[in-house]
Amino acid sequence: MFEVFEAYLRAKISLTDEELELIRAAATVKHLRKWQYLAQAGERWHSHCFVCQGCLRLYRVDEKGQEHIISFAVENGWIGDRQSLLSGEPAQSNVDALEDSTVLLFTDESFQQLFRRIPAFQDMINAILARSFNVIQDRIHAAISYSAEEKYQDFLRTSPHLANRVPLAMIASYLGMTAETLSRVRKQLARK
Amino acid sequence: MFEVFEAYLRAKISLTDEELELIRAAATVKHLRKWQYLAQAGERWHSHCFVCQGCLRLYRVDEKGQEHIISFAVENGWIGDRQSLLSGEPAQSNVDALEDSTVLLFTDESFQQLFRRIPAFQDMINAILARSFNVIQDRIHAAISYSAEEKYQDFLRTSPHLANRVPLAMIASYLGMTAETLSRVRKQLARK
DNA sequence: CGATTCTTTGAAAACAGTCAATCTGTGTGG
DNA sequence: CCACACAGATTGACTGTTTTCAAAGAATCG
Repeated sequence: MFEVFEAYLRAKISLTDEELELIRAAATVKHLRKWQYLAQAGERWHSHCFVCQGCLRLYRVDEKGQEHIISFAVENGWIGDRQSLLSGEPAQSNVDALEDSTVLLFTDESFQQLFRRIPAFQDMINAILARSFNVIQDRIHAAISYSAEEKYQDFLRTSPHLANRVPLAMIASYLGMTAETLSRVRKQLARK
Repeated sequence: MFEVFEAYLRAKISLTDEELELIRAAATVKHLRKWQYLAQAGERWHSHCFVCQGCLRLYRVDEKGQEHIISFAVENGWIGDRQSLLSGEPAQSNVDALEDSTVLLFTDESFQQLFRRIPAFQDMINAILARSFNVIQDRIHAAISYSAEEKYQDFLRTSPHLANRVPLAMIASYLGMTAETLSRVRKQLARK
């Protein structure tokens, strides 16, 4: 399964065989079954997680017991509770698998070591962080600016690969509306 | 005005006088009057901007001409269109001053140079980026999970310094509701 | 003081949420 | 192979929240 990450790396930076080995040695492969937690709220989160295969979600549960999905990650995506990673505080979020999945885990320490030895790797990670910063900023814009219908259209535009892969109720949660509302929005759009 | 940034730096990392001079040399001080643009949608954005004094906002204007505020920045904050900075594409957002303000501008090139010469500076910036990533993630959670009243309470909790500094209509825009709704929410809360 | 901007209020309309029932498709066990 | 159970999706009626539009009241600045 490391090959997926290798291909991902090679597409972004050039590495010597030796450097690639360092990275491989730092990675832990983990298989997750559908619904299996990778992390639960209350625990500490120490890792960087790359998705080789499958689909995961990051979500929080509010006082009323409702789940709110912060983000999805599929193949070639990253996911995890940065908050907990950075602060050392227990995570507020849960991460679990929506399909049988395979992920690569890197402890934060091993990441820091890799950074020191392979500057290009650090540059890559920084670029990824910066890019995801933009994505998340677009998401805020969508959340505060759009109606339910517009939100769904924006979702279809930005995440077409998720629309038929993730249950409707979860997309609704991700967009901040109820499943019923999303179902009606969809019907509306189909009519057009 | 550089003193504000100097104090900010010294609180976070230790620097030699020489290093501090490098940073000072890279900075451009800019004074902005109330309502003055620092950046407009359509232009390219090349800089990193630190606020020494005053208050700025980052916002987008939608097709209907409505403004949606993505973020505020006051003293010791950073602001700018990362999207444009990173991609080189024209900015989708505007930045302007809500009060007479003073900011420090650093071109991205000079930032990269500083990174090479002062690793601690790069670490600091990376830490800031990571932290703001968390802030923005909390904001998403609030935007998709809370009712109008809850959003405002969350805002009071996370940004008490802004509540009496920024006009109500702008807070409403930031929270994704109309000024009328926020006014009513406030009245509701006052009653309690 | 007058002009302008910001905020509040009211009434009606649009929108989204809730609850309960039904429908659909999938997979399981008899 | 069928019947059944189950989860996910849809629909309807109703309720509650938020927006819209218009007007009136504060507050601020020259």
